[in-house]
Amino acid sequence: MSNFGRIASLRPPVAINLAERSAASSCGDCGARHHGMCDALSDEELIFLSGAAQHLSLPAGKLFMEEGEPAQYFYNVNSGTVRLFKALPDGRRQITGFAGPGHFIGLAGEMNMISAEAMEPVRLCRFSRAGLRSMLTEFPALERKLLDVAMHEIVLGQQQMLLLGRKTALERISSFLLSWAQRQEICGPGKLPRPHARLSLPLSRTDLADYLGLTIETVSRSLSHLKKQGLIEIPSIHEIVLLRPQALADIAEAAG
Amino acid sequence: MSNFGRIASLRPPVAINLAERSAASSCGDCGARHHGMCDALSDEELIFLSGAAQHLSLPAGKLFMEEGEPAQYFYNVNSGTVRLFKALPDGRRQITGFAGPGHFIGLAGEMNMISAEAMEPVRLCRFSRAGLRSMLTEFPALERKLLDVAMHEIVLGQQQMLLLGRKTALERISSFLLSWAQRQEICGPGKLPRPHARLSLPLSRTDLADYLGLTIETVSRSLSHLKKQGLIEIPSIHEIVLLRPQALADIAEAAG
DNA sequence: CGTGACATTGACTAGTATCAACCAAAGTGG
DNA sequence: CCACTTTGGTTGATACTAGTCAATGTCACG
Repeated sequence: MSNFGRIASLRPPVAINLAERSAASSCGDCGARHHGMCDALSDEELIFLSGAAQHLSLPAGKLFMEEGEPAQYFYNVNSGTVRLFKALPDGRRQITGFAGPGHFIGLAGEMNMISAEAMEPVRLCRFSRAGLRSMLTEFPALERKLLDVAMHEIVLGQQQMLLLGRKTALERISSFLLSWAQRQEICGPGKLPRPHARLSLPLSRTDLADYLGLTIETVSRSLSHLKKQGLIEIPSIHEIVLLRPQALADIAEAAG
Repeated sequence: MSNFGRIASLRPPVAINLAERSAASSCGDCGARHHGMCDALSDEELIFLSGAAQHLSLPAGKLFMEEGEPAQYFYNVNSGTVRLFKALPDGRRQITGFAGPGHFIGLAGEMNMISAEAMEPVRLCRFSRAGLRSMLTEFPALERKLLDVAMHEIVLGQQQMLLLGRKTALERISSFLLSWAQRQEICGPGKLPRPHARLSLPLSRTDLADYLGLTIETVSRSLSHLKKQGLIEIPSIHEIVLLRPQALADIAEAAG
């Protein structure tokens, strides 16, 4: 709201130079500055925060958090996309969500309850768990923000349970396309994208399958089916045009 | 700097006697006094809190929160069990979780994102959403507690997504039985119950099916199968004896 | 131009849903 | 008190969705 100004004039007592440099180079102009956690903080708070963070750059494919390992850190995504997943010993995998700029990773418990992997080159802020605790005490606004984010996470989880437990393959794909459009802010929450809206889809078919509880073959067939029906177009593997969003919505919610 | 303290205190000087009486009769000796939200508060805080709450008793089967309705209240369960679910227009239903003593219901958004129904006779504390906001400002410990609870909720949701997206019917049933044992505190978190542990199962087969993303027939068949294999016993519809928990765990996590 | 990774399409199979019969326990009413 | 109904659960036969296995296609890259 009022946080667009430069940070120069507001100074915390300690570690200023390092923190300020860090904040200037990595926080103030960060892609996530007005998303998620950081959006809940003022510029001066951010400078302080920045001192507690380590800034990491990871290559695509990097597994940086693994289910069952001791939980040492928590992360805030700056840029790129991360997949969160659980796996069974025989290799079956369920992606439980995707984390983009401003999203948190690794808040729960003494152990990591989930694995996290960069899908593209990713930049992250990393905090120690102890650091998180003191941050929460230091900045109560942060706690409120975290609670909001967690609530939203729960809602998304419930929607996904409905999808995984009760929807058919075609319904899953249709639901996914619409929710992904919302995620990309192509349309407002609860609204349909306009006809012919173009979606960029950084996921592989394997990711899609593991997110929707299907196989890649079924994903492929379902997409082909929607294409044949004239509801979507697939100009390239990572792009989908939603020709008739309303028709997709009808399938997604089994209306009519 | 932050909005901490901006919401005016609603401490009503006159209503204290009423509140105190209410706390004594309904909070201090409440079944949920040392669970969930209430466990985060001191006795005197609880007295205050009690003034903001309405105490409700609902019969089994009562639908008291409906997906899509404006979110007016939030609830804290005192006794009994509540099922939370989402449904599709054609009647398909997915139960996303169960709320027992100390659990919260209805924290997210302007609309209810989920429906809630009493499974047995249930006692609840009901708060207005405005009341919740002021409570959070008044008792920061509450916010921390809520965050903890929300985190746990997210972890459970992720486990359920793995179950719904990737496990077979037999694996789902086995997983469920073990997680239900943990819920009933028959064994510590992450531990197996002892052989021959007895589980009380207030759910109908329909609830079980809608929770596990199966049909009642498949639930029934899977239970029969486990019985035939000698892994469980079913002395009555609402009781199950876990004869060989380790074998169940092997199935649940597809080990071996 | 060949190679390898990823995606699509086809043929067949398996696991779960569906449809239907049967069963047991718990009311309900004459 | 006992037939009758209702409700919820189990078991069986069959159908169908999605999974598996395999061949083919496409595209990026050396």
